[in-house]
Amino acid sequence: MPSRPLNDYISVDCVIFGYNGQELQVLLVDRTLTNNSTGQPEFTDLTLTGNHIYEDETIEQAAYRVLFDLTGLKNVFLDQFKTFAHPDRLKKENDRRWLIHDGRDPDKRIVSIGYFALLATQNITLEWKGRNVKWVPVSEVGELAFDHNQILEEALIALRNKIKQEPIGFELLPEKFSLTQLQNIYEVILSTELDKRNFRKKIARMKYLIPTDEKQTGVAHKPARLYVFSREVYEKTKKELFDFTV
Amino acid sequence: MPSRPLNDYISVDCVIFGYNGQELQVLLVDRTLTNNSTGQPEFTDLTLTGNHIYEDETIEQAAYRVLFDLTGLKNVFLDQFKTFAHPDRLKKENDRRWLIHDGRDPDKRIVSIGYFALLATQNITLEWKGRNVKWVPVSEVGELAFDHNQILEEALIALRNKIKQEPIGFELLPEKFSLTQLQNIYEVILSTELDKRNFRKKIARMKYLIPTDEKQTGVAHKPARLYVFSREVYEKTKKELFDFTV
DNA sequence: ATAGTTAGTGTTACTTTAACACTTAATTAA
DNA sequence: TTAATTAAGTGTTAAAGTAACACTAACTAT
Repeated sequence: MPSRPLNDYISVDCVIFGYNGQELQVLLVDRTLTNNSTGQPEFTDLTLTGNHIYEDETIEQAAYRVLFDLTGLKNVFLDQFKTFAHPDRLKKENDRRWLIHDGRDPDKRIVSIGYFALLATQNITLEWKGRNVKWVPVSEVGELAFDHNQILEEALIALRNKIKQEPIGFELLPEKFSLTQLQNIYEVILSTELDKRNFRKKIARMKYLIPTDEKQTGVAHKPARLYVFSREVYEKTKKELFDFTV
Repeated sequence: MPSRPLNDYISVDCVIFGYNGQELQVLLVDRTLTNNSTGQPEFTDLTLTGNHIYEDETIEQAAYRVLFDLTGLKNVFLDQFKTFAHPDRLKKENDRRWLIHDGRDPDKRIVSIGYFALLATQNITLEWKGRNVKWVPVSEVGELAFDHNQILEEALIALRNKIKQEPIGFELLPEKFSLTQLQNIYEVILSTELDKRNFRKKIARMKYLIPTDEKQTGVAHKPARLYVFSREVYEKTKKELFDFTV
């Protein structure tokens, strides 16, 4: 089990994206302080989730640990997208928000290795005891502490690039999902609208989306057929795509 | 100017790719030790180029500094592709190669932030005084020190992904280049063969490759027309490509 | 029963891709 | 000077993919 931090200066930050069937969300830690005498919040303060890397684990293991501690999930899509440094941290020494993180000296939190994770938010119960975490729609995220707005922005760029290249949309959905749900994922992430018939024709060419015999239940309209993603078929058929941009 | 290292544990490693008109190369540092009594090399040892991050610079500035110190070039294509850690470094304490790097304690060199750079190797004179650096064809790279084989492998993957999405091939060529040279870049990096006519038709659609009035000289065949890349036109026309993989 | 809602399905014009061979313009060798 | 050598440069066609477009089917709620 993890013991000592590898290094006080290095952490992983996880941009945990969730999808509730409507919109893309991100999991944030609320570090709002309440003034002891007035009972009013002294200031509100939100951050991404993150932690140190322990000396007996890889960076990736640290990122999975952060995820597991929060969600209890182990098989989550995770992608390292960029590493950030804060050489200008000294300029911020009067910014109170840099001084309370974890009670540690924030000056030491210099390098953060950014991961983004994808998960379906239904039937997830958040588990980080002693922390106040919540889902916030990406479109409604306000000012975050540290440079976390920048990290979130870069995570979104990485997510958009990734989804254009690999079929990762289903990672935001339950195991069985409808094609309309999948289409909505692409529309939300790429901020575009897609034609339903063309989308389904494209899917039909991909062999790794397998129709099941199940249908939606309890919906007040024609129930959609449910599909599953077959990683096995995907790995077999993904054969390098050699098209390129000159 | 850079002064103290930000942190002994963190470095940037630059995978510097070069193209000589024939094959893709990578710049390596030769740390071969010569035995004082016999005059024979005690062992050979190659690494990627890298250095610490200084406390008054960003990660990216550190990477540019490494590049500038070696090549004297400032406007080089540079892309941060992945960050690596070595939690298993203790297992390697009997491996001599981990003990001589820079004369520093190699145990401290734990996290390296990987960048890859692209440049044309003709008329580059290597400038890192006191270091023995050389170009090695990527296909002929043998065993490297530390985990540098892994870093190189990941850099190649990142380069292949990048060139499929953005026109960066010209970064490996002189300012003026022929279409055949550009095609060769794609063939070498993607390990494939491309049809000359189809390649040129694809280019014709892209407006940012501008023909000049100049031609090759001194070649024993029909001289090729030379082209330049227009970043200005590229930025105007790159408009999000919304095609995606389901 | 009917109103409301989302699922599911085909055709066509256009664009892109893939496969394929000969002529041109320079240098070098005879 | 002529011929040999080498890489540059160019067009057509069939197949596949993309984009644009509208109606019927199946379920729930009232």
